[in-house]
Amino acid sequence: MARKSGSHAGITGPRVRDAAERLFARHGYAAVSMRQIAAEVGVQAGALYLYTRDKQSLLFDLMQSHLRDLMQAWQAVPEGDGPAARLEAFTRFHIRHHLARPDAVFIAYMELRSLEPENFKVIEALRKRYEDVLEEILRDGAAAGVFTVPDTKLATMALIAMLTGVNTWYRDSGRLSRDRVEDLYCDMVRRAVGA
Amino acid sequence: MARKSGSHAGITGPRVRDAAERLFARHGYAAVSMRQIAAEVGVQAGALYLYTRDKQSLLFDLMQSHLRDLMQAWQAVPEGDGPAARLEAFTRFHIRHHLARPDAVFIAYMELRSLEPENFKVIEALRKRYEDVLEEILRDGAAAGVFTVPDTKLATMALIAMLTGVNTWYRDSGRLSRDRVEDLYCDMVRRAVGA
DNA sequence: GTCTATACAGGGATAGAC
DNA sequence: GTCTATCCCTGTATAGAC
Repeated sequence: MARKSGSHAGITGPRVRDAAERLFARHGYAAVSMRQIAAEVGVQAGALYLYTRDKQSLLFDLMQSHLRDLMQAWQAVPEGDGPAARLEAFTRFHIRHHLARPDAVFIAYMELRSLEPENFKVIEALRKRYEDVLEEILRDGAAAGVFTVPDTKLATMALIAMLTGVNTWYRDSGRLSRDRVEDLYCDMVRRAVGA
Repeated sequence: MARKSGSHAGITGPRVRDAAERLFARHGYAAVSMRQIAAEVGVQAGALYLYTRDKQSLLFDLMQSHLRDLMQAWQAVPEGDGPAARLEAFTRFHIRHHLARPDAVFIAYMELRSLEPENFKVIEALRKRYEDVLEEILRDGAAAGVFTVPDTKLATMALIAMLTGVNTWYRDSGRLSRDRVEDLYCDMVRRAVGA
């Protein structure tokens, strides 16, 4: 790597975040050093502190941005007509959104325990808001008699775990296309809630 | 903690493993130091090396034992009569076995990336054998026409993710008993495969 | 805005006394 | 079988030169 000359105001910050995201996802927060992140960006370790207060803030900011993006992206999805359509929209949205940002998703699920208590509370609240989206769909469907869901909270957790699990095994080089995966999961979800 | 006197041949080894399991599950492999493990056991850090070759072996042994236990425990479950009964037996077994050892399960899922490449291969092979158990049940059911499963590999991954997810939210102090959780998941699984 | 240099704590692992 | 002492490395973070 050649040494950098001149300034990079405005672009080094995002590059620090990108490098941290990639490295945290690959090796885990605790296993990654500030020196490694700096090397990835092409600066010295000390320079990172111009862009982040400390390592913990780097993790917290990544997780918070990810969850805010997630909620914002969901709100941009057109409202479906009725519980069944909304459930299908949610399923497709969840899979597509998560497959598109595997590193951020991985960190959000694996590094909760690396958050300091106050940061943890904030992230948990954001995650809860997203789970509530699905739970409301299931509750509406059950109330309308179109779903058979004896326990909406349990079903919410079960379905989210199932959907998020796609990230652990899906590979673009594999047998199935993303669209095909979406279709198959939609089938399973629909049947699981008795729609 | 009072200082220990005398020898503890035969019991310190298991205590080291137990302490490592608890700490790795709570804080993550990379975040836990040998000194912390030693403190938990009540010995000095150097003494740990009488019971393990190094920190990596400690992790590998924990994961390998867990997966061997899992396979052995499954083999002790009575064979069900037909795919539907076998699927229910698997569902109940998986939930019960996993809820009973949350730390080992957590480590097995979260610390794959902390394994050195050769150890990783061994663990992945063991995990694959367990997934094959479910896949075979689904394939048999599909072949017999009692399940509607367009893609058995995908369904296997989806169901295992769903079932293992129980560990992330279930609390004994919560609303639902373990038996009730098993019942509800059995319903969802049965419906998901169109049984 | 980035560098070098450095402070200081803590890491894994080993040697040798008891 | 466990201890103390230690080696050597790496960690985060800061200070001050350029």
